[in-house]
Amino acid sequence: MLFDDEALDGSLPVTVSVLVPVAVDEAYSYRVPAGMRVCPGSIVRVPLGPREVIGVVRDIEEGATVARGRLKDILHVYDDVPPLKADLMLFLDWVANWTLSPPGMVARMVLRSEEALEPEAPLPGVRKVEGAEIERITKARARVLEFVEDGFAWTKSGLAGAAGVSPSVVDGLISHGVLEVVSMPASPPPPAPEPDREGPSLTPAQEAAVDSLRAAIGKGFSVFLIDGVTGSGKTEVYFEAVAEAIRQGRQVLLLLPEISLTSQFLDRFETRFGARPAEWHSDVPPKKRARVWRGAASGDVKVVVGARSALFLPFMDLGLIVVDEEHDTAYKQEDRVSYNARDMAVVRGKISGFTVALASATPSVESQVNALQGRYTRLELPERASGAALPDIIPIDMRTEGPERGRWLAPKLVEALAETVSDGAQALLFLNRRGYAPLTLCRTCGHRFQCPNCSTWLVEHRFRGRLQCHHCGYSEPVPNACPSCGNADTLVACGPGVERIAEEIADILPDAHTLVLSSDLPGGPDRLKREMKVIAEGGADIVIGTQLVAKGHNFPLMRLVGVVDADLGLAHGDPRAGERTFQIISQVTGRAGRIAGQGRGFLQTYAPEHPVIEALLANDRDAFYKSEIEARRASGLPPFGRLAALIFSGADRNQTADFARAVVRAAPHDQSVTLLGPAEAALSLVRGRHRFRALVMAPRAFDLQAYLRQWLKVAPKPRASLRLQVDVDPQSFL
DNA sequence: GTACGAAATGGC
DNA sequence: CCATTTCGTACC
Repeated sequence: MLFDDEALDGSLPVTVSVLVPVAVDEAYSYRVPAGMRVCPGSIVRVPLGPREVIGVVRDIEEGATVARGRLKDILHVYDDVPPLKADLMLFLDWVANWTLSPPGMVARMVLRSEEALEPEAPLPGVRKVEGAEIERITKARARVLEFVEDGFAWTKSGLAGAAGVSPSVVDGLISHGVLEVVSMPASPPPPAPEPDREGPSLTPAQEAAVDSLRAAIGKGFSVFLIDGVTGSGKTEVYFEAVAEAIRQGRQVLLLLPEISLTSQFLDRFETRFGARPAEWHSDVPPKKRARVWRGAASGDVKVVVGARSALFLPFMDLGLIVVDEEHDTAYKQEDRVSYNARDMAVVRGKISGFTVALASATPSVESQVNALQGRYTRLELPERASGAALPDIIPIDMRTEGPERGRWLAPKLVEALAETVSDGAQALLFLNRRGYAPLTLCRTCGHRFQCPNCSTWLVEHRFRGRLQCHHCGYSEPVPNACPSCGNADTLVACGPGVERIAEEIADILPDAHTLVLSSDLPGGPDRLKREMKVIAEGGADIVIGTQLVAKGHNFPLMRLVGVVDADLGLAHGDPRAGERTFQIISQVTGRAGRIAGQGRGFLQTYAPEHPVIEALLANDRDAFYKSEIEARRASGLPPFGRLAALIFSGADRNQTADFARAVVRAAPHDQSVTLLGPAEAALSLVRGRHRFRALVMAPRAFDLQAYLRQWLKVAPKPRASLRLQVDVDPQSFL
């Protein structure tokens, strides 16, 4: 379907609509200059105002949609890369429509590697000049010549490295005319993963799951939910699905929530398939990114492992997407185009007609409901692949068997800790709160330290000697005297954070080697990686950590997990609080006893009768999902009803609130709208701007889309510095 | 998203 | 009063 200006009778110039990377609803029209050939999906460079941008041709236009005089010519077609395929174009439109984002901004997500559009520059290489002889031969020179004897070209540094000589030896041979500089074809296609290498032996449950997946791959659209307890070997199962897709000659995308997981993951992949997959995430340098992008487009790259943005790669023939840890909130992008990569992966599978496999030990309620309703096929892996039993979960009722005042660990837990450490095994204490104490107040006047920007308490970080706001990053030094009444030494820390638990451990088990893991650890991600390794090798007796310890890394020696405050996180008004709490505590207690022998998990709670805590204590996943689904159904919350939030930001808090109220008044069905101020929304300062959210509820997702679109039409125009942001991702709420 | 002119702030 | 920052708008 090609056309240029001769394609029509020549009287009218051909115009095409082009998606340009600006926040407008429509595509812009451009003229196709004589002799240029473009088709829908062509990647083009076009003038836009004073600059030049990269866009995608959406369609041919029948009549000009814009004044003839304003039409500009397309400057260039990138024809070294294939045009975006029709199914990807459909996907982009779908995503733009669903997220209420400008289509050009969605298209931009595909075009994020500018380098990829030009062919890779050929590398300078060296090759032996045929028949050339050198008069003065040295040992080093002889070694180099050995490698180039076969006449193949090498890179200069590659040759020097292989021969074990310095690059100057190679330079010397070039100047003597023995070697010549040639241009080498840049990077050959990466080695292909081998699907038929022998995999690990599988349990019967794994085998059954693999059979179902294999049977579906290559037979059109299907979605599977691989629902397996921690340690049940989900990875091995979906690796077999990957192998099947590769066997069928198709490409595979493996989505992971955390880039920190990839190095471990890539090793496992290499063990199974004998080659590394291509990587795609924000830390991959531009040249490598460009190679992956081109490889995906050409089909040379068979498997990509990536973060959520990999979903927008222009695969030539994608045959499977695996979304690992599908419940993970990292799949959701909040800024710019707000989307959930897990849901959009399903959409991409639906549009292009291939299999999507979601995997998790603690699937999201949405996915469980989709499985119950038959939209997804659930593959259950109820047992650990190693045969190890799941940990015993032991309740600690803090109302009757809690610690004395000023302590946070119950005697029962302390006893178990001491026992575990003296056995030479490791213990993990989980508390999802950074710092020393979440609230500081004055004993004399009752003054509470609050963030001047947000309406949250300042968290004391004793190690650093500062009071910090965990919302906006504001911080101040801990004062000696109360700023309100002026009395000295009257400030008291209320409640525990991980630092305070570490202090308590140092006091009661002074000989234990303790390590605190939290995301604000000084030293950054590298330090964190090292600490993880130290733990895995047994270099710590007790690990005290925030939610960081729930994810990824295996701690083979871990035998005991203590949850310091199981109720934390259930308190707030978030309708997903129960789900999040269940997921994180399951994942953390699942760390116990995978290898180190029968594990135990202790849950300190004030609310043992809360349905979430009850299900956790009974180690009964089904009970949790049953009660949660019932509760969601009763209140019309997702996935049964849909939520969206309109986010209002502006420099002035009162003005923002006024505007938000005006928009809510303009809404067609006011009974389904709630306006949340910064305090209630637990959000206030984002890049210096206050945010308000109006929550909208509707029974079905598409009602919500239509509703918001209508609403935005009738809403007053934002004045001055006010901005309106619509967030319609079904997973997103606060 | 970004570049531009217009308007508003701010220092001497 | 001019220099610098901030805001509002158009971009085909």
